[in-house]
Amino acid sequence: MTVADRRVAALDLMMELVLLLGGDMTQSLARDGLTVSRAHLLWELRHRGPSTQRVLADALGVSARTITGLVDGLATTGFVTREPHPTDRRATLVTFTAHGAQITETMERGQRDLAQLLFAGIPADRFGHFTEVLGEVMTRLRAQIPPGEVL
Amino acid sequence: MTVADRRVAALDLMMELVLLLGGDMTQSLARDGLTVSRAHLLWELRHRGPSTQRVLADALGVSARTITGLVDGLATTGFVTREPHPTDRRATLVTFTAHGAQITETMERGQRDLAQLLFAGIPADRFGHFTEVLGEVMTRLRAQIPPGEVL
DNA sequence: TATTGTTATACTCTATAACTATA
DNA sequence: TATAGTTATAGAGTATAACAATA
Repeated sequence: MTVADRRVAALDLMMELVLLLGGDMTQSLARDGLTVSRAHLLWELRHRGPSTQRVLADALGVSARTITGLVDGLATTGFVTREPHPTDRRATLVTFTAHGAQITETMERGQRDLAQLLFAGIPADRFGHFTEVLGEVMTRLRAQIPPGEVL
Repeated sequence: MTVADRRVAALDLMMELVLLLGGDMTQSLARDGLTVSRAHLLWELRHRGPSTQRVLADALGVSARTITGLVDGLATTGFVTREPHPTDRRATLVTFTAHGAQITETMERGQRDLAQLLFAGIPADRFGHFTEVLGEVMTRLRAQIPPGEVL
């Protein structure tokens, strides 16, 4: 196998990772009544606190219209509420319900569990090399993406 | 940073990879008039040759109805045609047009270019460790996914 | 009877454009 | 004028269920 072939094989492996990790996430979220996009919104909310829809649109890199739909769905299913903005009457603050906050914590725990499952028992030096190369690859990939894309 | 934290950080990095690689792919495919799902279908066609829609549905892990829609789109935009199955009059054989075959080759070249971009210049031993750990992680992930899921 | 692919219906995510209420 | 969010409209991907043609 040539060097080029080994590189393509590594990319194939990363692509398979994308598919498997994506599929696994989709299914596990569906069990909680969530989609990937809605979970992404909850994730941002977790890290930012109550936020306007405009802020969420920029954070997720989607249109304002899309956020309206996502918040509609999350409000109907009881994960968030729309609260009036204290000073700007045009804006709403998307805010967790108790259920939404609890589910988000559960997601965070699930993430820790998955990380243990995937990496536990790998010798520290090998794990270190792995994350270093992965970091380098990510740096190259970020440089490749037209700036101002996909938060 | 604890060991557990480092593992979560590595998983975060892989999640970012999923997002960036996915976004990059989506955009580059859009320039060719394709979506991720349609490209996935072309990819299977490339590796299997002319196939029935039933076979494609199983390969992509989606319903027969979804394949009808994907083939409709690809036929309208001139990537594939539906040809009669030589022996089973219920079935159709999805087949590349010249344009479809050419675009698929272009995609394959693009994949090689991306692999070079991401991995070129990384010392062989580090690259080797990286793919070994990645392979181990993939093995664990595959074991985790309920069997008979996401080809 | 079983299988292939379609039509019918529905939900989610996405976008642009036009519009309302507010800044 | 500019901004926040909505309604209107449209396209894509996904699913299940009912149905036609064929095996």
